[in-house]
Amino acid sequence: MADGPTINTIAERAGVSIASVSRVLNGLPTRQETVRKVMAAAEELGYVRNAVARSLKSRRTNQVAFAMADIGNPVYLAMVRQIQPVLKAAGYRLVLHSTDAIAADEIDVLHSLGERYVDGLIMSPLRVTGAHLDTLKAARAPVVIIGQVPEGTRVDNVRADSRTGVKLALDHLHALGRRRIALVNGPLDTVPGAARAAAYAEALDALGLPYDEELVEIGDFYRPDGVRAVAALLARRPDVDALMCANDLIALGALDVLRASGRRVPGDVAVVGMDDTDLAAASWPSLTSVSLGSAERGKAAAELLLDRLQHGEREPRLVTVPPRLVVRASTSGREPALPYDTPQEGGGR
Amino acid sequence: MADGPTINTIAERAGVSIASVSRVLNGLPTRQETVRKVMAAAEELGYVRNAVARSLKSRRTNQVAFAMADIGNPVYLAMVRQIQPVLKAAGYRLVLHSTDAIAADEIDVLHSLGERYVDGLIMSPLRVTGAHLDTLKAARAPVVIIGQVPEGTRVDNVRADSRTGVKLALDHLHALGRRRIALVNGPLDTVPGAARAAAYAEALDALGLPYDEELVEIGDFYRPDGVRAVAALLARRPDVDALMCANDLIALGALDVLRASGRRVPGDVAVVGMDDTDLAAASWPSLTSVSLGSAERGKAAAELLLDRLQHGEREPRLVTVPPRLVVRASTSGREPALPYDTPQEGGGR
DNA sequence: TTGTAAGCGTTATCAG
DNA sequence: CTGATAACGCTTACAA
Repeated sequence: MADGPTINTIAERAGVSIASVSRVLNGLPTRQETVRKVMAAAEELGYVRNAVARSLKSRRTNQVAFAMADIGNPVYLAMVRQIQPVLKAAGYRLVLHSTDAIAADEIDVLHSLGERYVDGLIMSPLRVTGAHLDTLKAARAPVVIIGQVPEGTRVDNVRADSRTGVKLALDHLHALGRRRIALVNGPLDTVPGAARAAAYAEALDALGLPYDEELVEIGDFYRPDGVRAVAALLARRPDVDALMCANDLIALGALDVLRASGRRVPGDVAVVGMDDTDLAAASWPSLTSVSLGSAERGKAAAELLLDRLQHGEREPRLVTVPPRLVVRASTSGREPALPYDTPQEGGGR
Repeated sequence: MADGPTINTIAERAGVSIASVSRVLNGLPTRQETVRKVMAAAEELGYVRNAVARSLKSRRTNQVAFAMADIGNPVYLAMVRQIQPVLKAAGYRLVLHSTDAIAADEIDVLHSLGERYVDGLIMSPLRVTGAHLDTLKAARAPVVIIGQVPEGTRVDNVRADSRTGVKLALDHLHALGRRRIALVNGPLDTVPGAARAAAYAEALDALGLPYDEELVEIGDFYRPDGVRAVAALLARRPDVDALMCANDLIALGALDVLRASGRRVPGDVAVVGMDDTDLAAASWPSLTSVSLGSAERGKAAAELLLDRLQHGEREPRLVTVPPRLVVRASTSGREPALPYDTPQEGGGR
């Protein structure tokens, strides 16, 4: 772990100036003989370019940050999995920030762009406050936001379409003959919670079904919350015949309760999850789920940022990723044949 | 995105030298009046310290890298989830590398430490070759290896104990009265694959059970491989009464096949997975699994690295994390009561 | 083609 | 207490 050699060390050793060393190292036109000497010296010394000094001069770090609420969340994980290879291919490193959905932390990250330790940022905030927008406007590096932002916000933006997603699910359930379709939602003061509530009402309306307050239950976005919410729902409306759950974890909790109450899925109650995480394919019965394209959103965000990094100023872009309904046994009653093609779920060595 | 202010900008504005600005910014003894002027100027200009210039001078980046095969793998994910907060609390940023288990990529990462863009590295290689060890020896920054390394390798090291882990599982199955316990393993040329094969033989021996080649099946570490392997196993030995699977994904595949073949779990065949990922709690029946402490290993690695970063040279340390058997329905037949306490599985908003 | 020297934004030394 | 000034390691005019 001795101090590494610098271009000075090489210059001495090769008997040339540091400028020549730099030129050779950067492939600029140089006399053959000099190239040879420099390369030899670099080789012998095990020289490696100092990225920090380079960055100071070039004003580029070749690093990009991704800030999300929690890396343990399968949705963000799916994003990271796509973002990483795109950046890597373009020669960028990925710096990860986990903000625990704390607004102050998110704003900190935006602010810290001023430190110039990254060339750009991809951020997926759970709520977007005025403070977010102010800091965003003053951000010292390009930012891509994944998620809803107020109309007119001048920023590259990637969105899911949970409105259409919920509609896909409700249409599917309706086509299966379900008429008492409940919504098991997360908190309404989050962007996704609010979006799903609105979409549910809208989709019901389009189907000509009445909106019934008793069929809506709200908890948090985790499995035990799903258990509680669905237990309450069943007590209130034992005749419910379908559950639209705001994410897969809630849906897993729903499956638990339905099983415990002796109901068959989908015979008595059909269940749809959301996000189409790995858990949906792992559960039994396997879970029909609305994919909001987390992977695609991650990829799109990375590409948007790279484009901005390469082309500088341009009009902000909006990419909306279409949702997709992945039908599995919790609504169709049919498990996939064996041996099936599971999508790569990530290894487990 | 205009060029940010530097200490020069502030110095001009405040009518002092850059040295004074630096002193104020670093809290060194300075006259009150000067402090005031500098702070005011910094405030007005929205000054933020340039991390790159700082690093060049201080020779510290406050960044640490974590290199793993694939962030999508739940095992590495569990590590990242622990590593991140430990580093964050100590003021370090996390740079993520995904090497796809390609040795050349891993060696690249080790080599790139010479670029000095991070202060240290945590690495979890799937196989450790001679080239790894050579590069490791010459590494220009502290490294912590998660996983087995040859005896005598002078490096901070964190290990799982899959030997004991397999033994825990087999003892459990034996206590339940199972006597024809199969091993569904991954490739033998990986470190975990080899370790599990050896541990299986050893544990059988300790129990006084014969080693039966027909009860061992090898595939890869994914769910479809589990499906294939267990189908072959059942065809050969329909009397098998327990499956020790080398990871949870394989075990999920096993559950699929058993279900399709009309066997009850655990009535006819008990199943144990390994790694205790989120999927184990999500499956039905829920999966008994051997936790190899991925989370703890991640945490230990981060702490080891931080200690080395703070205290410099010292003897390399070895931390071995004990395994833990998490008993669920696939062996006990009992699902947890509702509403249960699920460990935080990561959200899903 | 090559070397000298300036500068990227900080920190730190050393006189005043 | 403060201000010049020299690094940190690299890139890049500009001159030779």
